[in-house]
Amino acid sequence: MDQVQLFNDYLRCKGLKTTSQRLIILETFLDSDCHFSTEELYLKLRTEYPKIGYATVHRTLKLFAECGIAAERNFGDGQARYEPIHGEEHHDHLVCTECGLILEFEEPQIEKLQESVAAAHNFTIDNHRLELYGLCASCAATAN
Amino acid sequence: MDQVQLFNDYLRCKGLKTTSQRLIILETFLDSDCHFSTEELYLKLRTEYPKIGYATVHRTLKLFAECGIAAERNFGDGQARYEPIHGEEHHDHLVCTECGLILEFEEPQIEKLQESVAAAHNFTIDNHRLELYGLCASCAATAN
DNA sequence: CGCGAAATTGAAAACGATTTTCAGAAAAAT
DNA sequence: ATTTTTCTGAAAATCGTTTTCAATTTCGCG
Ligand SMILES: [Zn+2]
Ligand SMILES: [Zn+2]
Ligand SMILES: [Zn+2]
Ligand SMILES: [Zn+2]
Repeated sequence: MDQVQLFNDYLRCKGLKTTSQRLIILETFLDSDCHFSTEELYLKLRTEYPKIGYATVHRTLKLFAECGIAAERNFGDGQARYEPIHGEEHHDHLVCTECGLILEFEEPQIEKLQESVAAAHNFTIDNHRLELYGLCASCAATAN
Repeated sequence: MDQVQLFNDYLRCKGLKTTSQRLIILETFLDSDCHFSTEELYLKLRTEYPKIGYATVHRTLKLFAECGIAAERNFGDGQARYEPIHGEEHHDHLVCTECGLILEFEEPQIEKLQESVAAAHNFTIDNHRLELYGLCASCAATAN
């Protein structure tokens, strides 16, 4: 299903309202498919829509996460990030600690091993986070 | 090597001073081997040593992390946690989102797969975090 | 020992990201 | 159109963390 449709349905079923701000934020968020902090998205929006406030961006991103349009991430730089979920598979992240580059990966074998670890401890897993921090190829080259 | 010795050596080589507060905090930290937030350790210390301030606990935990006596963790509850490293192997965590129980595990196969993922993307890994969130056995039983 | 330079301490203030408040504006229901 | 409800944006509040600063403590040196 279309993301905008999905969002509108969510708003309706929760008794919330469709507003121009929410649609603008959604569009901008989906358009540039990356790992936005609230601040970053706010700044990007501000160039074209200076009237939209920070608080609205924040509240709207939370809404996206709530209705499954976005995933909240935290890469340890002290600010939450949100990325669009286009119905794709789950993925984990490689993060360059030098330049901030974020790569995504999927490793089914790791996912499977996580399950068996959880089972061995009688845990029921709801979700997990796996992040590999280090240097990307170009930062490693520059660093010598 | 003894942890206290290691700490004293670190202080000396950095031109820092050995103080009663630092030794008390270290002892308390090592004694109860768990994943302390600054607040938790501060409160625990306060019962026996009401004079020790929060800032000192905070600064001392940072020191521990610096010299390799402690590892800083973050389990997504909005506050940093520190756990003693007794020279053991690296481990990852299972976190119960209901009761806060934290279990530790090691899975060499996962570690190995992480390496190969990084290699495939030309990343050099410095460190990583893997946390599995869900319900522990007893919380799962209670929840029905 | 005691002195003095240098580091440490604790209370309070500053900080930065996030969240809430509130009065006016906008959207949906009637 | 009127009423009700939600939303918005600016500003304030919050929360964990970090810094400031004057008073205290440590420690090398005479
Ligand atoms: Zn995964
Ligand atoms: Zn991603
Ligand atoms: Zn690991
Ligand atoms: Zn641990």
